[in-house]
Amino acid sequence: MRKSNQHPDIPAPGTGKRGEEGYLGYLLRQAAGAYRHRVERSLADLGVTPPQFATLTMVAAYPGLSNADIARLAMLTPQTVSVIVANLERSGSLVRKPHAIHGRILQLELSESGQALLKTCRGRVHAIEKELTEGLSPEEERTVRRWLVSVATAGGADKD
Amino acid sequence: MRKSNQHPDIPAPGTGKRGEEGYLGYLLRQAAGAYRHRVERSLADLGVTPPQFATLTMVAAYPGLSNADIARLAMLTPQTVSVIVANLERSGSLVRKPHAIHGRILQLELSESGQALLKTCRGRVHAIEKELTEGLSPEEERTVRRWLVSVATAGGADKD
DNA sequence: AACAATATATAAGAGCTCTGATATTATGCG
DNA sequence: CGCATAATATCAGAGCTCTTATATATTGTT
Repeated sequence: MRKSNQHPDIPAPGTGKRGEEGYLGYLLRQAAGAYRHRVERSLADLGVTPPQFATLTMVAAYPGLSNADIARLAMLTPQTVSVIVANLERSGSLVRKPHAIHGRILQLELSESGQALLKTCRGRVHAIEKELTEGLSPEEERTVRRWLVSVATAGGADKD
Repeated sequence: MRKSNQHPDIPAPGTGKRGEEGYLGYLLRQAAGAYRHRVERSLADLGVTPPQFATLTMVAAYPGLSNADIARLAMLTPQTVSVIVANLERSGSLVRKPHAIHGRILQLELSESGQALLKTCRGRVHAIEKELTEGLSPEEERTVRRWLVSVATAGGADKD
């Protein structure tokens, strides 16, 4: 079977409703999915997922964060963060220590291996990040950044 | 506990690394997540998820699509689509019929209830879609659309 | 006709994300 | 002090998405 038994009339990616004429929400979902795919593959051999990378980055920037802190930062639910952190703790990249004052809070820190791992991940992700700005003028990049932030913070931005 | 036991120094959303100065990839992930949240909540009482809405929309546009067709359209794996379609079939919104010629292919169609459901979903999602363009000039919207498409189609765009 | 290659569908296992519910701890107020 | 409120953490269940693997069907080549 040389060719796929593809339905007639379906548009190629980047054309019609799949292109610049489509719904912005659809295009946003498509772009985010494609970007996630690329980061996923670039980190796959390290056993690190994009959410794990984001979590490692946050803990590195603010050591002592709690699960709840990360949930607020990442705009995720505490339950979701709990899963990610549990996997990172199991793999030995994160350590959890009880808070000195508040008995219930568990503070996060990167282990040594976690720090080394994050460093490796960073190099790869930064390379992909660069590609995102290719073909954009500084003026256009400002427009895109402003739009992304406005979408992220619209509608009350959940909590915080 | 009036206030959260929040870590000191964490930036507010929309500021610092969480704002226009942050990584584009981070901003993209944040924006897509926020948009998904809004659509999710707006469709929650109908028992429809964003991927289900996207699938219903595609089948409505091109009746007779197969699972594999949808996977190509949505840039997802056939396994992923299989889950979504199975849930839509179980809820009675989609019907699968064997292909007239190719015995293995199952073609999809919307049921009557599926058509009615899609109509309801559309109204709600279109309202959210409108908010996405607020504050954007036509020129800026063109820039954003072009960028989203370029991100979605970069790097070989998986297959197709 | 037989075989190889491709396409479709599906199952199993993992991670991410949500909602809902529960337990524990800390804070604020009467 | 004691109780209501709120914050943190966690469990259970659902859906989405991936990778890997398997079974079936179609097509092209020998």
